[in-house]
Parts: sequence; C-alpha cells; structure tokens
Amino acid sequence: MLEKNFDPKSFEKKFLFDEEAARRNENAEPFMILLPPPNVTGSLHVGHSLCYTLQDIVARYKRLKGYDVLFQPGLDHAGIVTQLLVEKQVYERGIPKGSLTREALLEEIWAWKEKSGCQILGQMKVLGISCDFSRLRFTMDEGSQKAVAKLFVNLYDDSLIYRGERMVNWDPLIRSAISDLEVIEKEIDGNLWHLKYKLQDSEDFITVATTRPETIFGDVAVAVNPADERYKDFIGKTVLVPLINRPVQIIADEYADPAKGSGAVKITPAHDFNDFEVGKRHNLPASNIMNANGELDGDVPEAFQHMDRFAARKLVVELMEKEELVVKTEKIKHKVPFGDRSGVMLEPRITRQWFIDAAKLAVPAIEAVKNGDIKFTPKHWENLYFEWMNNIEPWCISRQIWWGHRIPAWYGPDGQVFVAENIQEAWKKATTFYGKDNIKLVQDEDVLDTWYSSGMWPFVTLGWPENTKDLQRFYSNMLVVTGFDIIFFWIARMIMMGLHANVTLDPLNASRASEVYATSLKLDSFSGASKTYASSTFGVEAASAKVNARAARTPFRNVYIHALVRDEKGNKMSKSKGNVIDPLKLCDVYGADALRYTLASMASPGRDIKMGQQTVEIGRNFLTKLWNAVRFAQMNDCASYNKEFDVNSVEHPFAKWIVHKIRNMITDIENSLDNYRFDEAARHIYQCVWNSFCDWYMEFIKPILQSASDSKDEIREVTSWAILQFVRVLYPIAPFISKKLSEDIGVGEMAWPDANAITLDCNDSVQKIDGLQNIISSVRSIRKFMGIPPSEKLEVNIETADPKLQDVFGEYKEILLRMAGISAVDKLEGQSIPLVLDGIVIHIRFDGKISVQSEKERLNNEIKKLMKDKDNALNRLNNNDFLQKASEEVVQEHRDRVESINEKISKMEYIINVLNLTPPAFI
RNA sequence: GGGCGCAUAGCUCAGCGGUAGAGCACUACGUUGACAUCGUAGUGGUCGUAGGUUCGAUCCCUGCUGCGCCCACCA
Repeated sequence: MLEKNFDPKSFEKKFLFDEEAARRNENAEPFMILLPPPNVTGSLHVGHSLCYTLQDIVARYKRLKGYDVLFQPGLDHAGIVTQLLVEKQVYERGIPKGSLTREALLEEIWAWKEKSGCQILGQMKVLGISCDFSRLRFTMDEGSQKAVAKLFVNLYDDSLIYRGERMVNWDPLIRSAISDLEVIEKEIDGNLWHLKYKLQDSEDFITVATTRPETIFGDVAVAVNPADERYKDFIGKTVLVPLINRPVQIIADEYADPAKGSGAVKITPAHDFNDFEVGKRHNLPASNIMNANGELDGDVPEAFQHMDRFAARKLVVELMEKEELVVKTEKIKHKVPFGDRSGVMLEPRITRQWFIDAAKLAVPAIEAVKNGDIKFTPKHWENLYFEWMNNIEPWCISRQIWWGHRIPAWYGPDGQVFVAENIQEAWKKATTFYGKDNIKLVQDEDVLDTWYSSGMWPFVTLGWPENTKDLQRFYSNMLVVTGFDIIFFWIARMIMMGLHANVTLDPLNASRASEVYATSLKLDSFSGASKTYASSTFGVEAASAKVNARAARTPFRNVYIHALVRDEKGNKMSKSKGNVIDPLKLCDVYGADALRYTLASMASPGRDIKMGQQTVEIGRNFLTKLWNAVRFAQMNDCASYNKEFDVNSVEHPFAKWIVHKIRNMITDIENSLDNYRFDEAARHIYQCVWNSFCDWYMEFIKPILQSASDSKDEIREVTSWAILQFVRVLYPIAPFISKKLSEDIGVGEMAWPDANAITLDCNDSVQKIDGLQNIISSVRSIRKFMGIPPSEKLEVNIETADPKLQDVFGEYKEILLRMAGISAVDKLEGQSIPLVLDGIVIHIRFDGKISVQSEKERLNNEIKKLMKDKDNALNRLNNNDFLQKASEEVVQEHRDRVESINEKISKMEYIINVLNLTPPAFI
C-alpha cells in the first residue's frame, strides 16, 4: 500500500543504483548512446541534467522496446581546465608557482582525479541516468592513450597531420596555443591612437592609427591603399618607427582600408593575423617582440624588456605624447579576442605547432551528413555544421601544457622527427633512419588538444584499435545527444576522425551493422561518403585498395541537439549572474522524476528552455496525481498485476473506453519518442493519466466499485491493467516512481506495452461515453450558470429522440446522476427550464432560482455564437470553388456542421418563444 | 557583411492548409472517502506586420519589423 503522502525521497534512493543498464541482450538489435563525457572537474548543472535526461529517456525506452542498449559513460580529462584547477590548489597549499616539475604536477592531477574528480558520476546517479557505469571510460585511460597514439600515427602517415610554424591564437595565461574555437570575441572599450610616424630625412610625417601601440617595436612597414590619393606620394618612402627610429618602408597594399583609421596602417607581422599575410606578400620579416607570458621581449628598448603588454602600451603612449607624436586618441568600442578558459586577452603568435589538415577530413564528413548517413535533429543544425565544415581551417592540436596526451613524436639529435605509437617504435624508425642504434630521442613536450581524444570517443570506447565484437556491433548504431555549441568541438571532429579511423567492417556483421555501407567491402558498394573520402585522401587510383582495407563508417546515425536551459527571465545561467539553478537541489525538493519529467515536457525543438524553481512543480504535481490515483486503486483492489488478464476480452463500455484511450496514448508516445519529441511524449501521458483516467474514468468506476455489480471484477482488472500501462510508458521519463509503483502492483520485469496486441473494437463504447461526458459537462455548466450550489441535487427530466443517447441514459443513469449532481424523474413538478444539447434536451427544475430574463440572455448568446459558426460554414458552402475543389469529406463535414447547428438553434429559439409567452412551467 | 532560429491568451509554450489549444495566473463555486501538489465551471487570442499562392492561410512562399544566436571583419 502506498503512503498517503507522495514523497520521492522515500523511494528514489532505493532505486538509485538500478541494474537496468546491465540488462543486455546479445541477440537483440544493438543500439548505443554515447554520453558526452563530462569534464573530470565537472559538477552537474542544469544543462547536463537536460542533456543526460533526454538520453536516458531514449536508453530506457529502447531497452523496453527490446534493443540491446549500450549506454556508454565516460569522463573527459579536460586538459586546460583541469590543469588550471589543480595548479591553483597546489599554489594555495603554498607551493611556489613554477616550482613543480612536469612529473610532480601530473602526479598531483592524477591524485586529485582519483580523490575528487568524479563527483559528477554520483550526481548522474541521483538523476537516474542509467549508464553502464561498469564500462566507465576516461579519455586518458590506458586504452585511450594507445588509441590516440595509433590514430596520430595513421593521420601522420597519411599526411593529414603535420608540424608547422604558423600564427596561432596564443593564451598568455595558459601559455599555450589554443584553437580558433576557444577564442571568444568580446566587445570592449578601447582607444584608437593616431600616431605620427616621421619620414626619414624630412619633417613630414604619416599618421598611423592603431589600437595596439605596444607592438610598434615589431613594426616592419606602414601600409597604405594604392588607390588612396592622400598617400600616393608616400608610397616607397621610408618612415621611422617612433621611439626606436627603425627605418621601415611605406608599402602599398589593398589590405589598407582608406575608410578606416587614418588610412595608413602599421604592419606588425609577428603580432597580427592580417599583418602576417601582408608581410608574406611583401617579403617582410616578422619581428617577434613578445614572450609566452605576453611580456615584451626581444628587439625592444631596454626599458621595455619583460614589461607586461598592457603596461608597455601605457608607456609607449606616454613617451609618444611627450614627444608630441600622438595626433589624437579616439575612444572606440571594438572586438578583441579573449581566451575561453583563461579569460585573458589573446595574442596572435608565430609558433611551431602540430596541425590536422581538417579541410581534407571534412570532405567525407560533409558528404556523410549531406547524403543522410548522419541526421541532425532538429535538421536545421545541419546548416551550421555545413557552414563551419565548408570553411574549416587547419586544426591546431598541440597545446603547451602538461595534462593531456603527450604528442607521440620524438626528435633525434638533429631535430629529425619520428612519429610513432611509442618510444620503442620511434627507436626502430630512428635506427633505420640514422643507420645506427642507441640514438637519443626526446619526446615532443606538447600535449594534444582535449578534443582530439574526445573526437575518437565513439570508437575508443568500443575498444578500437582492437577489432572488438562491440565495435562491430555498436559502431554506427549510435545516438549522440548534445548542445549546439558542441557541434564544432565534438560532433564534427567525431565524424571526421571516425570516418578516417580504421574501423573495419567484419563481413559477417556487415548487414547488421550498416544499412548504408553495403555488405560487400568493394568500393562500388560504398555510398558517397567513403568514396569521396577515399579519393580525396589517397587519390582515385589508390582509393579502391585503401577503402577495401578501411571500410570507413560513420560513427553514429543520429545527432540530437538539445536546447539551452535559461533562467525564468530567459537569461543565460552563469555563476557571475548568480542565476544558476542547481539540479541536485531540485531533485532534493521535488524529486529526480519531477525534474526529469519537467525537462522532458519542455524539450520542444527550436526553443530554449526557460526554467525557474517553480517550473518543476508541473512534474511534481503530475506525479502526485498519479500516485494518488494508484493509491485509490489500491484501496479498491484495482492495482495488482494479473498475468492472465486478457485486455481484449473486456466488455464494459468504461473499460473499453479507457483501453481505447490507453492504446492511443501508447502509439502516440511511441511516435513522439521515435522522433525525439520528448515534450509530446510527456504531454500524451499527462493527458491520458490526468484528463482521461483521473478526471473521467475513475469517477465513472467509483459507483461500480462500491456496488455489487457483475462488472466489478472486470473493472478491477482493467484498472490494474491501465495502471500497469501508465507505469510502463512513464518509466523512461520517470523511472523512480515507475519502479516504485510497479513493485507495489507486483510487476516483475519492466517492458514496453504492445499497442498492436490491443485488438479490441472500442468504437461503440467511445461514442457512448463521449455522449455521456457531453451531458455531464453541460449539466454542470448550466448548474453553475444558474448558481445552484453543488450540494443541491437537481431534478431533471431527459428527453431525446436519438436511440443511441437513449442507450447512454439507460446504461449510465447512475453515473450521470452522480457526476452531474442530478436526480432524474419521469415528471417534473414546479418550474423547469430546458437545456439543449446535441440531440438531447434536459429539462431542469429550478423553482425560480434564476430569472427568465437571464436564461433568455444566455440562450441568445449561445445562438449568437452558433450563428457565427454557421455563417462561417455557409459562406464556404455557397462558394462554388469550395464545392468543386475541396475534398468530399471536408464539404460533407461542413454540411453536417450546419445541420446540427440549425437543429440546436431552432430548439433554442423555440424555448425563447415559450419563455416569452408564459412564465416557465413544465416545458 | 553572411547565415540560423523565434514572434500564438496576462506569463510559459504546444499546434496546424478546413470551428484556436495546454499549463500557470485570474474569476466564481467547492473540502463528496484517491488527490487542495485537488475538483467543477468560467474569463481571456483580428496567431508580429505587409503582400503572394490557394476554394480556403495562424499554418506554405516573399518582403519588413522586433528579439536571440552563430560565423566573418574591424588600424
């Protein structure tokens, strides 16, 4: 027996570590959900809870549907974030900055990871996320390390990874290169300084505008537009860079925009992306004047050596002001690049880094989405994917930090690079190269971008590079659920790396594992993606052989992009704004199920989720309602599972009616969940439980349960059955309460209901009950209108010529009386008033409780409304085009509508006439 | 500058080529043995704007406005 109060805490703990995840079936269709591995530093925020809940709903649903579901959890080592965090803790312990060795820091991080790095896993369990935690992987575990090195070597061998000196975005705080995606453009207040650059051997000068005066020491030219009349005579002349008097040329370059600044721009190739390009065009040297910390360095005056860039900026301006070289200082707002993680202003910097030739890998990855091998939901996110992929830049994968996958490259004494999976392999290569052994090799100091190992997640978690059974079974049969901001970082990289990885297709499993890439391993049998991929990577001739060996497959088929969770005002949640909602607190107050239900119900596509504390009450209230309904059923012996019960055998119209509602609910929910419409699924169960089952069915059956009716047993059985169906369809969304209730009603294993097995013909009953509902609602409505208190029973006399409705009245008289608060009599005494319904008139005795006038008013209002509807329909029916072009059904529907309105109106008008003639009597 | 999304009741949002929907809020009534985290009945909308397609448009198409976002550029 359920407790009177619905208290999620009383049972959620009990099912916390439910074993569903382990429910695997090797004979069933494989289905995998790849959980986006949270950062090892992470703790559950409300965005996670949405993302994880949606996947968990799919996972549980698919399990019930009989799939062999692998819900793969993991943790991401999150290079920069984690290192920053642990470093900070170490410094707080009093260990001086910079005194830790690489090995010591790594030891600290590993220790921290083991001790407190995985708290999010426990929080996921509170939320009921049914990952197979026994398969937990870490992006830096041994398997990942091997796989990362292996793929690196593959990519290097295929010339898709290379090392080069390039200008990259440099983070002076982290002291590392970062990728373009980790750059955040922020609009800030700044100054545009107009500075005088004096011409050599002349008192004349040219005004150069810059926002970054501290970089003048790196100036190697001044550029003007060749078409700019103002500066025509300056081209080719030499100016002196202020403060250092370095002579540089005035060059003509299209890059200089006459409309911007002064029209003359200083060229500092080592410290600006555009200047770098200009420098290349004009063969100018790149003079680097800044170190990794963002301090001035190199060819700068003594006073500026090792001065911070911002201090240097100030000093340069001061000195130039003293020399009266500042023409004007313009206050401007401009966008400046900042580091996503560090929050500091970035510096363009020329460094030697490792890159992935993303443009090449993108070709098959674009094709895979274009040809539908991979589908995004909602589909419009594919545009964003294409937009980025079509303009993709080389991916800088090296980071100058310590926490991460060390780049598997070793250097010989002469700097010769050997890329190999491990030092032994590197030695072998070195021995061959130098023709002698005992070569001293030094490993590259850098580590890989965190997203490199994340990009390999789909196959690494399945055991790659080993050709495991899991890899054969689950690779490609995957769903990934994530936020739109992760499409570039993760989704795109997984597709690119997945298509390149050597995920061979075992012919035996081919037909099962891949619908798109056919059973044969011949090139001809492959669709666009792998073909394009093969030819773009290896050339058309070599493609066949390589593809035969590689049999590239997409890692997954479906990508669901979920919404952003905002606060109730629609603001992005952030710690600094203080509007962050803690999902664990919500679980504590309302229960995890309530949170899950609420998130699901709000997950409609194309709209962000605005959520406040109270929003979760929607879910909590619904679950309370269900709880109480089951409790009522229990009190009446209507909540125990009977395996023998055959729902197709029920006869009572109420039973058939609820069976019909539930059958529709099941198929509706299936359609919704199959299309990732979590909001619809949540709504369907809500409406069926609340509006059909609680509001009507339970009221219908109360008199039967309290009587000695013959139907009592059947009603009990079907009520138990109904509850069981609710518990089952609710399970994916709200597993805790489902488990609790199913335990209470004595169900063993959870399963998905089979709507097709319900073959009962319910139409007749549905029609009757609809009629009954209509009568009850109408009587309630008129009673309210008349202001008759519910405690007072109304005497009514019911007349109808419709045999169907006569049946209804005959069969459900007791229900009708009870629910509408009436008592039916053959003959009314005293004053009465007629109420016109569809095909039925109910005469109600009211004994002067309302005025005739107000009843006439009411009827006239009703008629007005009906006339409007009627005119609407008549207008169409009078239109020849409508009659000719609209479908037969629609036309007939309109005719029927007009007819039934006419009937109603004429009855009402008749009543009004009678009311006009006489004081109401027995009408 | 290029692109994407959104605009429906006071609020939050569904919906849809053929009579405009839910929850919350609001109004009135109600504690009848499941449930006040509740029940019953209501109030409330020319579906952002202007055109077009159509027999018919809130829905499809185009322009516009407003809001949000992404990418690029910015001396």
